Amino acid sequence: MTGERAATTQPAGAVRKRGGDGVGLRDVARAAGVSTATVSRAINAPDLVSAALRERITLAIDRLGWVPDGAAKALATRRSFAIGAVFPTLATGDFARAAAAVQKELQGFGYTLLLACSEYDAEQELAQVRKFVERGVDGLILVGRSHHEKLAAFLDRKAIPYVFSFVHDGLEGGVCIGPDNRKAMAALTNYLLELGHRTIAVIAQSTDNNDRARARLEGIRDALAVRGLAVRPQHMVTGRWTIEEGRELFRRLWATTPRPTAIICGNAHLAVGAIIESQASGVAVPADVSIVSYDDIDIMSHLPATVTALRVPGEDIGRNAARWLVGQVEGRELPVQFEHMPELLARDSSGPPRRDADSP
Amino acid sequence: MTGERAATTQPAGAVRKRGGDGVGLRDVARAAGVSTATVSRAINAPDLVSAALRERITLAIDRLGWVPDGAAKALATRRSFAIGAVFPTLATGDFARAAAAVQKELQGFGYTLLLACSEYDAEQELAQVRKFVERGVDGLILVGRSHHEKLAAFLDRKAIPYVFSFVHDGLEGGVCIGPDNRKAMAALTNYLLELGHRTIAVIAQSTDNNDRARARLEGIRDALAVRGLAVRPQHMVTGRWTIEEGRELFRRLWATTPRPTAIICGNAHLAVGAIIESQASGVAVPADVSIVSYDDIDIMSHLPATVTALRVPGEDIGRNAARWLVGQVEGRELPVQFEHMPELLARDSSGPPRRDADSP
DNA sequence: CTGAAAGCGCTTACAG
DNA sequence: CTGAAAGCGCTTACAG
Repeated sequence: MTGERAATTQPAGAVRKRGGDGVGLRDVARAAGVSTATVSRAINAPDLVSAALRERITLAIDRLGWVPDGAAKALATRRSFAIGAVFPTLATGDFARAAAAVQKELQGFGYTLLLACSEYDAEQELAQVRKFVERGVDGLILVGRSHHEKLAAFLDRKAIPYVFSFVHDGLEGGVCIGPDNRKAMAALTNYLLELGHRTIAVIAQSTDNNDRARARLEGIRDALAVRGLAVRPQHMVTGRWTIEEGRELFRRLWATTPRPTAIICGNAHLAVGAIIESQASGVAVPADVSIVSYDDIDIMSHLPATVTALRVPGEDIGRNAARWLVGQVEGRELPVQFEHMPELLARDSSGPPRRDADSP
Repeated sequence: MTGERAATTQPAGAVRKRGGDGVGLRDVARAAGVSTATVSRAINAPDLVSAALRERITLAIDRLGWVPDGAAKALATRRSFAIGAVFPTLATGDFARAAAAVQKELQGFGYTLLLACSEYDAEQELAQVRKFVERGVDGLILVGRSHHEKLAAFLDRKAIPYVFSFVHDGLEGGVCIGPDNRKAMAALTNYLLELGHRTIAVIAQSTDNNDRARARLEGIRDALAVRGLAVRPQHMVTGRWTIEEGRELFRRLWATTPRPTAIICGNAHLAVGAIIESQASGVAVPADVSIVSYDDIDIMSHLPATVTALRVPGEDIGRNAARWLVGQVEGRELPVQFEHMPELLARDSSGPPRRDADSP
């Protein structure tokens, strides 16, 4: 370390006013005996610089330990190579994994990720987006389709590309990358219907500021309506995303009449809670009741009754959203998958209803 | 939306060369009939501007929809109000929660979070830190104490403050905010020793590029050595962080002679795997074997045998790390807690060893 | 292939 | 309290 520091050849008094080691492009140019323009070119367009100068410049950069100033670069080029992402939360594994995938993909393209969590609050999301725009992000990744009413207009005016992730409806107005929540949930519901279930309950995720959760409920209604069925009021309960809530809501559902023969859970934690509570209450799954989940997490494959779930490919979604955005920013044609149909993983927790149960 | 767009009073031809709506500080100044200096002051030091002008300026800003240019601001002030954080991964809940807490705390101070995942790779981490420095971050949050050998020298030379999170040893060289991993794990081991265990096995987390995992193993050795004990070679197995691995490693341990009476797991997922496999194998917990975990996750309170665990306060750690950094950057004295002793949550999965078991 | 110079959009002593 | 002007550290036509 001491050696490292001593190796920095730096004329006394060269220290600039504020922070850092004060090594600038100018110092590199001087050390290499060229103009700043040439140094700039040697980095950004090496082809335009003769091999000899290029080498001298590279050497000077190494010797001085110059780190380019991103702010100056951004100001001069009007490009930041930064992308902002606002997730509702990182407390659920899917968004955390998506965030990591976004960062990784962006890094591959030379971009940096700015991250914020809106906590499902549209006002806060708007404020965070504004901040990101102030920071000069080249693009934005948002989750879901419904946002503050001013959001789209603001971004459009600023001409900043953005993408809605974790959704894919057929609607106009905005690029979506993710599952068709409604269609996916309809498919999961149909799966239960085909098993013979007719009395289906729902442990829904709160739809507050969550258009995806809303779409999923519609998907359930769609599939049921085709057969002239619907979820009874007492069979529709709502939680957020803790195991504890899943347990409590299962208990509540199990106390209803008629008893449901199947329960659809709006997210993984609610489903895990429901499964665990069923076990704890001596309710046999799937003999007494089938339990299925929107979204799949690790533990689901390891519970005594493994959980039938729709696997939402969060990493793929994150990766594709990042790639699409880079394509937009750079005017490139990058291959992007827009719709990500969740895979239905049929496991232990679902089966046909009891013979006697479903003829109430 | 259309209304919104139409409301933007913008003289034709005023559009600037590249991107956005081209509204700059200059336009605001012109519209308000003041100099750019006054507009700047009205925002950054309102006290210096007369009420009358302040109002005219605020109005002009609203009307034009001006968004300040962060790059220009950063260039002029040499401050970015951005903090970089490099986590090993976001796949584990603790880091994800910490990241969210960091972002939230920073936001309260007006800072933005730049995020990257190093995937436990020191080279990659260094590259990510360099990128962050190029972007002009005002400070950096890293995880653990051991990093690329060039990292500290680089940051010191650039005079960028940084903090090591999720660690707190007594050593010199760097500010640490987190648990003392060694001490914490020694405490967990002592807890088992006091219950009477003498044949203790370890499902360790890989120590590749992970000084915290290393410290934890030392903590176990410390506590055992005090009683002249040690972990037998066949009782020391290593995984990463999946439930699957935890299950397999439990099986492997259970096949050893002598059988351990207690198992310490290096992270939550390994512990959940071990618990689940014990159940699946008909091994009674804690009657046949006690299982304890470093780190606590939601599911642990809900498994048939709830899991005794050390609760690492990831959110507190993230919040304090962020606050300390802001204090450094702004030369403020913010209250910061450096050591975060994990809480030992004694639950079902630990108890005294069987009478007959521990006299091999 | 290279350099001199203007400019990116802000902030901030300095002078009044 | 306010303005004219220099400067932050880069990039990029333009001219040679």
